[in-house]
Amino acid sequence: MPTNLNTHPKPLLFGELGDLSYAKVSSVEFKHGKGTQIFGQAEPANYIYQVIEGAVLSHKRLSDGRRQIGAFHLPGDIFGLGNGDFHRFTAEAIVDTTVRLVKRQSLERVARTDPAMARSLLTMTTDNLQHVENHMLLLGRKTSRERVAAFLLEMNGRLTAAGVMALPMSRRDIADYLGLTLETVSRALSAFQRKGYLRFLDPTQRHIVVLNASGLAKLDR
Amino acid sequence: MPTNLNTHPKPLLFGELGDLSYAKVSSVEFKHGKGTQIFGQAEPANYIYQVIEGAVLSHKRLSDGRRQIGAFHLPGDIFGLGNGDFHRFTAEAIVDTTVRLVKRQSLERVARTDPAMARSLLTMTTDNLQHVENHMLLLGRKTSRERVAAFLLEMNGRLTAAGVMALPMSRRDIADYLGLTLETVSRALSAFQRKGYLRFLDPTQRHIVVLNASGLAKLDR
DNA sequence: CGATGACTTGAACGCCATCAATCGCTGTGG
DNA sequence: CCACAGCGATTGATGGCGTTCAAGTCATCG
Repeated sequence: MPTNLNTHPKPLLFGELGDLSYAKVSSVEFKHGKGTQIFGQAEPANYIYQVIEGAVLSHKRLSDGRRQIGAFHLPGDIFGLGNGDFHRFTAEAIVDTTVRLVKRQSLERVARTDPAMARSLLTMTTDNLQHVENHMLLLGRKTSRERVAAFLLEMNGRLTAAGVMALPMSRRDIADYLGLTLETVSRALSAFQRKGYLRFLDPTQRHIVVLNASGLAKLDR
Repeated sequence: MPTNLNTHPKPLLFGELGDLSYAKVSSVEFKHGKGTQIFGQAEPANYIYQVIEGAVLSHKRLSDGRRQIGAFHLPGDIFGLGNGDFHRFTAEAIVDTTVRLVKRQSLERVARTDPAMARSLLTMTTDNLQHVENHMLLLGRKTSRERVAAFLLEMNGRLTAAGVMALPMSRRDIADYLGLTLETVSRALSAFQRKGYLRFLDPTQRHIVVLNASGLAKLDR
């Protein structure tokens, strides 16, 4: 549901593709409203995306609705990559989000002759793989407290500004990322607050200050 | 613990690298005894590997010993790839195994100038990623029966000969792959046998005939 | 205000883990 | 050749962690 659009004549993927900003690929910006789908599982993968502002989640579903979120994408992150011809996840905007998109074909065209681009695509895919591998250990073997602690540490590093972590996602989203229920996530967060590991700043409980990161790290490992 | 070795002057990665067998990379074969380590987590990743004969598992551990197996590698499979400079898994031979190994640097050297090699590395990494992403859904959201059914279907496709699936790995290995305990795996297998979905052929219970694959598929989804 | 949605908290349940006993096969040594 | 130790697997009994069901609070928005 693009609501706005803004073409750029030149180079423009940041982050991992920053080094390649000279590359002859063009990009377009789109805005997606909160809760809207950016692409669906099994759809043709014509573009790859970069979050400019906002937040995105990628998930898979079982036929009865159970959901597993594979990753949260925050500003600077690239997603929709490493797909073959079809997306293997569904991507949704968690909040109003601006993404930049690049035609997959144009990247591949460049990569066919430019080993630096090919290398960059490989690096991004490998980073992706690394994250997912670590998440597999979490999902397969960690306890609920360990999972929530790991989540907090991950997000604390990724979206803390001025000491405050402003979570864009709901408890349900967190739960579906961690392979838990939202109640279990809520209980773990409350327990951490009681232990003095963190503090909620607002009544909606999405602004958190981590007071004892090493305590959380010990709970994780 | 290489016990034998056999150099090849020419090309030699099969499977995904089959197309590139002309590439100027040399390979060496090693044998690893059952249960021995091929490489360890956080070791420098000097080689990538291909299973010639036998079976290998890749795993991560938590500090207290809990283990998550990320993949089983069967003949033809390539592993130890997509690492940066260090391995992110420990790899062990499940049974006596012959692997072919290729210097990572030599592949990267070729990839720097040969986009086909770069593309091939990317394809292998992406295939890897796809497997791990599906496994994440299994670990995060499937029930024990669904997990074991999915495992049987995966292995049935990969290592069945003459209708018989000969599992090289123990119940504990299966459990650590599926995020369960060995007892739960054993109970699920027994239940499937009672339902007539499969049959054990030998007293060690590692030779299995799947009698009703679609029944298992329904249990999975 | 009343409705709705996000979050927390409590109570009870259930799936899977844990603990434990047993069986069968393998290999080893007396 | 047999006794026995060791390992892998199955099966049973019990328990606990996380889920499920449910109630209640608070904020937002019509």
